[in-house]
Amino acid sequence: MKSSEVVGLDGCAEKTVDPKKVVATQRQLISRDEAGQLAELFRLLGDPTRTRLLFALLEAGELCVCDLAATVEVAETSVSHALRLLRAARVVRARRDGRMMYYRLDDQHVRMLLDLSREHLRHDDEPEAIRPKRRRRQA
Amino acid sequence: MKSSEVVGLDGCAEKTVDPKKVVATQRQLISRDEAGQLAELFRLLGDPTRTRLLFALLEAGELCVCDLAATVEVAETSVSHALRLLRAARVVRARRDGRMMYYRLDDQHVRMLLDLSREHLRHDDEPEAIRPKRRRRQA
DNA sequence: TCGATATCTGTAGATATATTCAGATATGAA
DNA sequence: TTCATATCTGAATATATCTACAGATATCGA
Repeated sequence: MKSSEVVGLDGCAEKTVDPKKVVATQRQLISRDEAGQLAELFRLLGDPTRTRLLFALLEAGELCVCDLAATVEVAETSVSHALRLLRAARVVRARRDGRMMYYRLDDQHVRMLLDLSREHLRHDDEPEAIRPKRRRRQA
Repeated sequence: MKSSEVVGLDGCAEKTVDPKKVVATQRQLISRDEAGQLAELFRLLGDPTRTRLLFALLEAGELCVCDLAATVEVAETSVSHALRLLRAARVVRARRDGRMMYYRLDDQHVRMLLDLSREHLRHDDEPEAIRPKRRRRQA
C-alpha cells in the first residue's frame, strides 16, 4: 500500500493513496471561496438563538423585534444583534412600520434548509431506506 | 400602538405588540432542545475546512484521511480533528481498512442539505419563481 | 419642540473554537 | 519483536464569538 505524492496548487506535496481520485475530486470540489460562503451561511444558522429566531419567522411569517424577543425569550438587544448579522447575509429582510421593524425570512433556499433540517431532526435515527412520508405538523 | 405583556414560562414579562401571534408562534416553535440540536449541526457545517471536507466526500463518496487532507489541502491532523467532530455528530461514518480509515457521509439529510446549499449559492440572486431543475453533477 | 418608545450600535469580558505541535495508538510487514 | 506508516489524541495559543450594558438613533404624538 504505497503512498503517492500530489503536488498541490501551492507547491506543497502531500502523500496520497489514490492520487487520481484526489485530483478528480479536487476538480469537482467547490472552490475555497464558495466553501467559505457556504460555511458563513451555516455558521449563521449554527447558533441556538439565531436558529430559534429563524424558526419563529418560519412559523410566523413576519414579526417585529419585540415580538421576536418575546417569542424566543431572549433580550431585545440580543435579537437586534442577531438580526443584524442575518440581515447582512440576506437571510432575513427588514421592513419598517412606524417605530417598529418587521423581519421576515428573505431566502427561499434558507426556508428549505430550515424545513429539511427539521425533518432531519425528527426522523433522526431511522434507516436510510425509503419510508412512508410522515404527516408534517404545520400552521 | 400600545404594547401588551406576555408572561413567559420563566415568569419574565416582556412587552409585545401582537401577543396572540407571539403565543401562537411559541406553540408551533421548535423546542429549545431541538433548536440546540439543529444549531449544533449547522455549527459543524459552518467551518470552511469542514465544509470542504464534506463536499469532498459528497463528490468522492469515500476517502481516507490522507487523501482528504490532500484534496482540501489541509494538514492531516486538522482533518482528523475535524472528522472526529463530524463522526461524533453522525455526519460522517468511518471504516477501517488496514492502517487506513475511510470516511463517507453518513446522513442522507446532510447530503441533501449540502446539495441544497450549493444550489442556493449558485442561484443566489435569482427570483423565487419556479425554474427548471438543473442537472446535478455527481461522482 | 419635547418626551416616550422601539430599535440599533459600540464595547468589554467571558467563553468557545481552530490550528498546530508533540506524542500516543494501531496496524502491517519483516 | 521491531520498524514504518496512518491516524488519533491532548494541550497550548491565537482568534472568534456571544451576551450584556450603556448610550445613540429614529419615529410618533402632544
